[in-house]
Formats: sequence, structure tokens, C-alpha cells
Amino acid sequence: MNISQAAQRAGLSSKALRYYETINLLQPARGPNGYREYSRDDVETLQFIQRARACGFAVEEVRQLLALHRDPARQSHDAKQLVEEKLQQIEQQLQTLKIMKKTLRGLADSCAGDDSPECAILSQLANRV
Amino acid sequence: MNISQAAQRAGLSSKALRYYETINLLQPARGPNGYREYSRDDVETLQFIQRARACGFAVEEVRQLLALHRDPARQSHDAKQLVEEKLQQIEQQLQTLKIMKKTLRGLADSCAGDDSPECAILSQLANRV
DNA sequence: CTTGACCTTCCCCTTGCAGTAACCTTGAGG
DNA sequence: CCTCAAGGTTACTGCAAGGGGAAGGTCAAG
Repeated sequence: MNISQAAQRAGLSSKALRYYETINLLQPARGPNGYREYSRDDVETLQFIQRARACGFAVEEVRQLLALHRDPARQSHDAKQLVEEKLQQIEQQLQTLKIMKKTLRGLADSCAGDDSPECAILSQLANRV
Repeated sequence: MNISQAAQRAGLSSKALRYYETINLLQPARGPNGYREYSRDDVETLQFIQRARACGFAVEEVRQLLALHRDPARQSHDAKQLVEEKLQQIEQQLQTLKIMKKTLRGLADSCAGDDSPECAILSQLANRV
């Protein structure tokens, strides 16, 4: 099948599929007209990629996951470790965002938000928050 | 004062300060030797920038905040709106991360993590999660 | 035959700097 | 006076993960 259909089935963009090809993540076959031809297997791989990306894995990490997926001698320990590491990163980002949110909430609540130039947000940013 | 001292006082890198200059966010004076000379006012501005960045504002948004900060005819309403919008973005990111976390937690918990090739993580990524 | 919807490659743009190279300046010490 | 390390300067490249758009080939339908 052609690129846009494959992209749609995998929940990705055509641009992304072309990109994955340039970085050697997935090489579809080519028809006589030069068009990319994605097999059903390719689409499954693309779905794998899409799901892993949606879980927060970077493309290079997806490459590792795919390698494990294809390796019959893999150890589930390895995949689990990747997931646990990603979990820690996500947790870290959550903490950062929560602090930002708290700070922003405090700023917003301290500001009248009227037409006066007096603004607690700007003065707190100008001094210590 | 020279760039690295200014950077240190603001909690930023020298590279960042040079970058802010190239994008016309903050133009320090220059000494006869060509060195950048940061005034105390400059450092305060840099601290403003650093705090706003730490709250999640993009550099272009910081530029707007700075413009408001310098505008005596500003309305606190405008600053508050920027903060509220940022809050919504942060909230959105938090939701996304929370879903990722849940999904990853589920994947990790379903996997034995031993030396067997049987791996629930990989099979769930390969089929629907 | 033509039209419009696909497809192709190629190149620039994004964010916020970090890294590196090649080259000045400055202050301290022998 | 000379040197050397620790600063400073510009300029260029690179990162992640594609998006946008140009210029041109292909395909199916009317």
C-alpha cells in the first residue's frame, strides 16, 4: 500500500514515515514507479513505533525496542529496564511541571488582572519569586 | 561585569547570554576591548528572564513579559492572560505525561523482567496497548 | 486529453542553546 | 620582558523529529 494509507493506519504522518526511512528505522519496498510500498508487516512495525512514541520513547529508543522485538534471544529484563528508565524520566518531568504549575498558579492568583499597570506577576518575576 | 559573572548571578550560561543578545532580547554594553559589559540592571533583567524560563515560558513569551514589564501603561490583565495561557499548556502537558506514566506502569508491571524472551511489553507494543 | 489527487526528491525552518575552532586580552608569576 | 592559563570574541555546526513548500513524475477517472 502507498505511504498515506500506511501512515493513516498507523496514526502517523507521511512525513514521519519518510523520516523513519532516512534514519533507517523502516525501509519499505519500492514499486516500479518509485513509490514506497508498505507491506502489512511494515504497517505493524509502524504501529509499534507509534505506540512506543506515544509512551514517550525517543526514536532511538524505539529502535532499541524494535531490535529487542525482533531478537528471539532477547531477555524480557532488557525491555523492562528501558520501560523503567522511561518511567523515571517521565516522573522527573512530572515533578518539574508540577512545580511550574504551582508557581504559575501563585503568580496568577496574586494578580488582579485589571486595567491597572500594578502587576504582582511582573514584580515577582522582577524580584525573587 | 563580564559575561560569566553575569551569567552566574542570573543562573544562566554564557552561551545563553550571547544567544539572548543575537535575538535582541538583551543588548549589553561593550568595553573598549570588545568584551560585553553587563550592568546591574542587565543582571536584573537576566534574572527576570531566568525566572520566566523556569516557569515554562518560551523565549518569545519572555520577550512579551519583558515588554509589559517595561511598559508603564501596561494592564495587569495582559500579564495575567499570558500566565493563564501558560498554565493551560502546562496542564495539558501534565495530562499527557500522566497518561504515559500510567501506560508505562502497566507495561512494566505486566512484564516478568527475567532472562526469558517472553515479554509482555513487546507484545503489547506489537498489538494494541 | 485533461484534471486532480497522489507520489517523488530536495531544501529550509523550528527551539534554545551546546560544542568546537581559531583567534584576542588580561593578569599573575618567573 | 616573556609566558601561560584563564578569560573573552566571532563563526560555524549540530541536536530532535519532523513540518512546509517547491518542482516535477504518476495514476485513475471522465
